[in-house]
This record gives sequence, C-alpha cells and structure tokens, in this order.
Amino acid sequence: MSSEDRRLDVLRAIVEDYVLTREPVGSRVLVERHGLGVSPATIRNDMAALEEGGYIAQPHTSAGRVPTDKGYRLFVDRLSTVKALSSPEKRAIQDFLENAVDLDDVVDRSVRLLAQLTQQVAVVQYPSLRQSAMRHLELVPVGERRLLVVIITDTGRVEQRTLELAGPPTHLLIASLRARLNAVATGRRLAQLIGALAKVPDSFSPQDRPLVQSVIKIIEETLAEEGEERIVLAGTANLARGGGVDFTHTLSPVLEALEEQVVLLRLLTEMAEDSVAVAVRIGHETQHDGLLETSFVTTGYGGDGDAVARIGSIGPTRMDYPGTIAAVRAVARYLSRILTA
Amino acid sequence: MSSEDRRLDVLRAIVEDYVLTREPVGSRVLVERHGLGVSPATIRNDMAALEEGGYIAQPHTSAGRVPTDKGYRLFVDRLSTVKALSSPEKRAIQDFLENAVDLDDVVDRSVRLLAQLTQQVAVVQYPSLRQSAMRHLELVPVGERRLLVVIITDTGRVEQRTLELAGPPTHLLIASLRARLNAVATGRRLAQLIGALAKVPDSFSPQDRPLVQSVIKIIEETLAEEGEERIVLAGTANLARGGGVDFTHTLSPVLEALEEQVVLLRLLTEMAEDSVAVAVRIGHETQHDGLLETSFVTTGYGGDGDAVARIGSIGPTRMDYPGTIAAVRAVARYLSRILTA
DNA sequence: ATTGGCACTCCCCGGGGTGGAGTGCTACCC
DNA sequence: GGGTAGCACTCCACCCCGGGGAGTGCCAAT
Repeated sequence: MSSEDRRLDVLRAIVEDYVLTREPVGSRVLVERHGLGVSPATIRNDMAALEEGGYIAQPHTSAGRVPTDKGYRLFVDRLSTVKALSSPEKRAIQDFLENAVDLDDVVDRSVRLLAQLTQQVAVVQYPSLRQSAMRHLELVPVGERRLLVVIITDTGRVEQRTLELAGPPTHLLIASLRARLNAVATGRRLAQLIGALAKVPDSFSPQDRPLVQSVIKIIEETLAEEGEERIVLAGTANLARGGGVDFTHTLSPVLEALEEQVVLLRLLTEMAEDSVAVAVRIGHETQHDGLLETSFVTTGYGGDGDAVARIGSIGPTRMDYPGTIAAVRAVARYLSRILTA
Repeated sequence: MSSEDRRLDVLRAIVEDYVLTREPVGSRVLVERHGLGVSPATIRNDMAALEEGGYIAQPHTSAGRVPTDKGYRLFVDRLSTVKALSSPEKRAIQDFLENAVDLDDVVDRSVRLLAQLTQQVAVVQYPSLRQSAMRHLELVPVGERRLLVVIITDTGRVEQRTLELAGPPTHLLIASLRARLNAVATGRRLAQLIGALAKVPDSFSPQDRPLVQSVIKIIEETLAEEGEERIVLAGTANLARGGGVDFTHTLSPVLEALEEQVVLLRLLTEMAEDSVAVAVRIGHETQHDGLLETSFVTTGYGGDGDAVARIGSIGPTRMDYPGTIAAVRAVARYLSRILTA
C-alpha cells in the first residue's frame, strides 16, 4: 500500500471515528481503534499532510483532528462503501409504505419513515406536476359563473383551479371542450403540454374562443407555477436531540432555513441537475448560511430513469453518510415502486 | 386598596417582570420598577402568601420568585388587560392577508403572519370539512373503472376521493346522481349531511343502487375521517432563539409534540369545547409531557358565532399573554373576514 | 398592617492549579 | 525516503475555592 493510500485510509478512519464519537480524534485512538499497522507518529505525519491539503482541521492547538467539508466530500466521493439495509429493514419499509391509502398518505408515511431511519430531518417533494403525465382533465361548472378546472396526474396528484366566467357556459360547450382537451392532453407529460394546447381554440367557434382560451391559460398557469411545488418535512425534533450539540450556537438558523421552502426547493432543483441518482451537498456547498453546518442527501424517485421529484435527508455535516445514503435510496426505491404501480 | 388587591397586584407585577426579563424577580426591583407604594418587606410578606397559595415559587432558597402555572392562570383569567394592536399593525395584517390567491395561500400567509407577530410557533387548522357547507359536489369518471368524487366547500376547500368501480357507469346515471346529490347537499353543513343522503338510493333503479351506495359511502367516509383535519405550523425556529433558553434541557420533546399532529388536534378540539373565543392552556394543562413548559393560545375563526376551525400560538409558559392573545384574535378576525367574503 | 434592620443562605463568577490528551519536532533506524 | 521512539510543549477541561451580591425570613418597633 502506497503512502498515499494510507493517507486516505487515515482520512476515512478520522471521518468514521468522528461521526461515531463526535469528538476530535487523535493519532493514538486512530491506530488503536482502526487496524492501521503503523505507529501514532506516522499517523501524525499523515495528518499533517491532510491538514495541509485542507481535509481536516484542529479545533485548537492540542486537540485531535476534525474533518472539514472538503474532507467529508472526499470521503463521500471516494472512501465510503455503500451500506446495505438488512432484510428485516427492507421488509419493514415495504410493509409500512404499502399500507398507504392515497398520495398524501404515501408522502406522509415516506417522510416519517425516512426521518425515523436516518434519525435526521427528512424531506419529500410532492411529485412535480410538470414531470407527471396527465391522467385526466376535468371541467366542473360551479354555480353559474365559476368553472373548476381539475388536473389529475398519473402519480395521483390532483390539482384544481377556479375560473371566473363572464357568463354561464352551455353544457355542450363544456362537454366538447373537455373531450377535446383530454384528447390532446391525456397521457402526455404536463411539461410538454405548454404550447401543445395552443391550437385547441381553432376548432371552436369564434364566440366560444375567449372561454376556451381562458381555460387553457389557467391550465398553463397551474403548470408554470413554481409555488405549486409542495414539500413536506419530518423529524425536525431529531436536530435538537442532545441539546442541539452538532451546531455551534443554536439551531434556530437551521430551523429557519428549513421553514423557507424556497431554500429547500432551490437545493432540490440544483441537486436534480447534479445527478438523478443520489446527490450530496456538504456544509457550505448548500450555499446557505443557515445550513452551513448541515449536509443534504437527496435522490430522485418516481420515474424509471427520469425522476418525478426528490426525497432527501438533512443532518449535521457530521452525519453517517453511507447510512443516510442507503436509507434515502431505499425509501426512494420503494416509493417509486408504489407510485408506478 | 385592600391587602388582597395588592397581592394580586404583586402577582401581576411578578408575571410582567418575569416575562420581560426572564429572571426571577425579587422584592426590591418589584417596588422600584412597578409603582407599588410600599416597602420591600411588605412585598415579601405578600410573596410569602402567594407562594403559600402556589402562585409563585423560588428556584432556590435565596432567589427571587417565578410564577407557577397556577400563577399564570390567575394572571390570564383576572389580571391581564387586553392589549390593542396599533393601527399600522392592523393595516399590515389586512394588507398581507388580502393578497392571498387561494385557500392554501390564505392559510399559509396567516400562519406565517401569526408566527411573525407573536415570535412564537403559530398553528392554523384548515377549515374543517364538517363545519363547512357544501358548495358543489362533482362526480368525474376517470378511465373506465374509476370515479373521482370531488367535494367543494364554501371556504374554498376541495377534497377528492377515487372510487374503484365494478364496471363502466353510464353517463346518464352519473349525471342524474350528480344532480340528485347536489340537490340534497348543496348549501348544507357537511356535518348535517351524514345520514341525510340515506334516502338518495331509493330514487334509483335497483341495479344502479350499488354504485349510488358506494358513492354515498365514500362521501360519508371522507367527512368522518379524523385524519382529514389538516394543520399547518410556522415559526418553530422561534423556539430555538437564544439557544433554546426557556426550556430546561432541550426543545426536542417540544418539537416532537408539535410534529405529532394528533396531539395538536386533540388540544384544538378540547379548547374549542372550552370556548369558541380565545382559550388558553398553560403548561401542564396541555396534558402532554412535551408541552409541559409551553402554553397554547387559540381561538376559533371563520364563522359568525360558530367557528369553522381554530388558529393559535404556542410559546413558553413564560410568554406575553396579553400580546399573544391580541395577535391571535386579530389574525383570526381578519382571516374570518376574508373567508366569509 | 407596615417597616427597618439584620443575620443567613445560596448562587454566580473569576482565579488558579492540575491532569491529560494531543501535537510537532528531532534524532535514529531500516 | 519513509517509519519510529522519545520528548518538550501547548492548551483545554475540570475542580476547587473564596468573595461578592442578591434575596430571603424573621423580629421588633411603629
């Protein structure tokens, strides 16, 4: 084994030990607890080099070393070995999720389950409208001057908007518009729908076109709205366990960040671009002050190949990365299986 | 002023001072800061009596006094004077809420606003289905073997359920069932609906009745479901400010309690029975270990006289009760105004 | 009933000493 | 050159201690 290899071994050992004990780790315990076959002095040299490279740091002069964000990054990218969940765990996950009765319930169960598994904060993004396919589109007259537009997706999500009308529409018009829209839209990805509806008004008589156009407009608005992305959290209490150790002063900024769904949405979107599969953001990589001391592990779910939304877990940078990754991936897999069933 | 009156004055002063400073308050500062025209020694006698009565306590022998739950209770019931919000505040509330675009948005804005105003955790219960009136009921065939049942309430809430069918229904049947159900249900309180639909199947031919009955069954199930009560939270970060002082050890149990919507729902329901208007639960009165050191201020909103749901604020027992009550009441009032518009 | 005086209690806080863990460096060995 | 043993050094964490101060309860006087 080259000395370079050993250095990485040392880094791995430091990360694993620190994650376990939450205490700066010194050269002695390193050789004792992990089977590195060399003396503490040698390790010290390696540590000096790792510190030089910015992978570890010391809280103060005569303390052990702590991994830096950069150290964790290297660990995640090259040093960690995937942890497989035990069969009972897998079975428990599946059983738990299978008992869900509707989409809300599935999402709710998933997020609680993941929080439970990781002992961290879990995040589940509702199946994105745009990534879903249209199962059915319904127009419902409500009273004389209102029209309810209901969009039902293949993931079971139901979205509705009300439209104020100039006057009462004829049932015939509503029926033919409904038929026409469904003919065009059903089965299509909603993302591809914007624009695809443009020609629909042509097949209606001029005096009906304003209504038709306003219906199409409201459909497109619904699909375009960023705010329509819903996010569900669970396990925030896990952050506070042990008196909120893990965070330098208070966990207030962390909780604030989590309440700002905008922040989470941005991260989820960015991470979707990084990778459809598991993506990890460590500490400062989250680009948000409140999350400086946290890491975010996410993965897509729902599609075969192209994800319909994301699920993830947030915890202190000092987290069990392999375990978290395994849990996130597992829940995503079962979640996908249920949604596509 | 009788000595009994002064004792209550002393209690009020203790509560106000303690809420302000978060520190046990002694006899000297009491006479200095509040204009009680007597000497510290006199106050000490009163304090001894108050302690005897269980309204205040000392953290340790030579410390000042701190209100007990019982002390806060007396304060809330008899000693606090209502605080009025300033006109700019009122205007801000109204402006903020008026810009909401739909029910979700209204609820979301309300809960954030209340968290902001009280600097505590805000809770908003979605307009309860059962307390709302039916605006429209829609049946939507989806594919050949599914029927979507959509309930739209006067508060703008939309609830839907899917029903698996034995075979494709005729459009005629769906249309007449839709008309029949709306004739019976529209405008009625959903709570009064259970049972009221029982006679509907009679007017259909025997071979259609299974379908009709299953539709009615799913409607009633939807209305009966406790789980359908939705609750939204905001401002959990406020609990952690200042390192989570206010709570003896960690705020983890508090956060856990807040995540358990069952707990909050029970409290909201109980408090609705206590009073349609503002109700307060202090410390142990919440009957929940995690909330031992918190108080919960709620009020109904939505109806004139009979509330459609509740809104509230949760903070440390050591909270500004008059201010919190004022804020909760104000937001509830504007919220009601918007929903009934 | 109220008050001034007084002795008492107990927390809070800063100072100083100590033990221990961990480091960096140097000299030495292979 | 890389590994190792030894050693001096640094700095934190802990504990003990003592003083200052805030606050109390009680008593005697008004």
